[in-house]
Amino acid sequence: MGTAQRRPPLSRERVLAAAVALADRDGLDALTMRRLAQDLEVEAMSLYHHVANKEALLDGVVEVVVEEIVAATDVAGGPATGDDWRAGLRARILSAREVLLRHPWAPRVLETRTTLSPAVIGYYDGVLGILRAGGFSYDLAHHALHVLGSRTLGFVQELFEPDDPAGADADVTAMLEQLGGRFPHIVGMMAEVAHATEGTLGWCDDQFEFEFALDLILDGLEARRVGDRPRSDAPGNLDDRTT
Amino acid sequence: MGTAQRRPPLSRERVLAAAVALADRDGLDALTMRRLAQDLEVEAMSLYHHVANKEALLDGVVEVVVEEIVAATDVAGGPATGDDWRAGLRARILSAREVLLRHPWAPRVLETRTTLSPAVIGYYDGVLGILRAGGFSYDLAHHALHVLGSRTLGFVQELFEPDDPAGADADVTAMLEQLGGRFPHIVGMMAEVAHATEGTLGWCDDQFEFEFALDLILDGLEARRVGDRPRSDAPGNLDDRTT
DNA sequence: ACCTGAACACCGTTCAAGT
DNA sequence: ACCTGAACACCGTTCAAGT
Repeated sequence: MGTAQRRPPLSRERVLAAAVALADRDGLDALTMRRLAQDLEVEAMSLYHHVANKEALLDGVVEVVVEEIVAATDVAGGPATGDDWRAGLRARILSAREVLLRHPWAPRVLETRTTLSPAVIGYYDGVLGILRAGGFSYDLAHHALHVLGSRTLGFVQELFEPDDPAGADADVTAMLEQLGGRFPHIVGMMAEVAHATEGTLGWCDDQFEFEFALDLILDGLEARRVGDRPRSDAPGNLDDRTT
Repeated sequence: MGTAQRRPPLSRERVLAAAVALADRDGLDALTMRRLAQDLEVEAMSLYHHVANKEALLDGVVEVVVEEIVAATDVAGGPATGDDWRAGLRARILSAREVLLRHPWAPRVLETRTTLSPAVIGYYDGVLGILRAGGFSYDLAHHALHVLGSRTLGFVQELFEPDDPAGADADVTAMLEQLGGRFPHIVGMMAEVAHATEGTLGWCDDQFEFEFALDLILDGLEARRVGDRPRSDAPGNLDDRTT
């Protein structure tokens, strides 16, 4: 029973969910306080009772997406992946990537955050756990996070990602032909690579390139892990070092 | 001689140079058409005679920065680096990085461009040239560009780069203590790594991490280059492949 | 407690008008 | 040809007022 209210009361959760849906549907530029309010059939100023301001809204939106990633990666990798750090980390990162492909605007928001949300800290703690279980020192694990960079969360910053791949193709092709011999190597590469990947959309198979890079990095980390000093859980002996 | 005019006539070059200077001085958010005009002692609408709109302004600003990178890398790497692709590429990328450290806002603008500027294409053509001279196939060189990602231009997208390192340190420390045992690996890592890097500002030595990652990637590329098929300049034999 | 309307300070940009 | 002032459509946000 209960009377069917057409507009349930606003809440932080409802605001954030609507914000994610709006960005998914119309893109990040469409995510303004005013349009978000419109979607929720409310005045813009009502939103300020649930989020402090737009930055806080974006912080919340990141939380929602990262929680989705955590949920997906817990299924994929399991909480503890035992000794096979490489397979465990690989699976976790690739499943994070699947989530982010559903929210293509999310990386751009992620990059602009200035404070770490607990969800993100928790995610990185899990990644560190996998590395530690695999025998990495904290020092090497720390470097590993830097090398992986945004790949840890399943994305890389694609320089000049075209809005529409087909159009960009035409653009680039026209530009290259026009510019003749000025860029011989680019022209050569495109002639060869475009031919080889005939059938896929655009010049690059993004999923293939992502995994190629990920595997190259994991190989490099494995090589350095082998030379790494054994796992030390006792912080005491650190004091022996001279500053 | 010549009368000293206080306000030289506007030009695209003067507009772009002022835009770079404004962003360097006051940050990217301060780079608005109105404030840029103010710096140039002109009305905002005058700018539209020299750049089509704000997107075109940002395109131009990227051009200026990339040209600065090209000038720096030509000195550092030389136009042709011969056989030692690894040292040549490494020097080029590190000198690109030096330029970008002077324009910390530039990566964020670079990322939002949707069209490739000739300056960027030219830069990548040079990088490809180094790889080709080092014996890379176009196919592997293409993968190499993807693996290097934004590192090619001297930067990586730092997730959650704090505005002021010291403040962020305090924030994180307080947060971790407050959250107690919830993130054991993060806490462990920070205890160990912070101790080891005592004396540097913040948790990470960014330059060290950049070079660590770069070298790991270059190692991986070298290993794959050795197994790569020899350089083929004849596109004819590609036709032998089945799609 | 939660929501609203009017208002403010700021954007990018158009347009007709000035020199 | 180059620059300008007023205006428009949009932001995020404050504030006093409503229920």
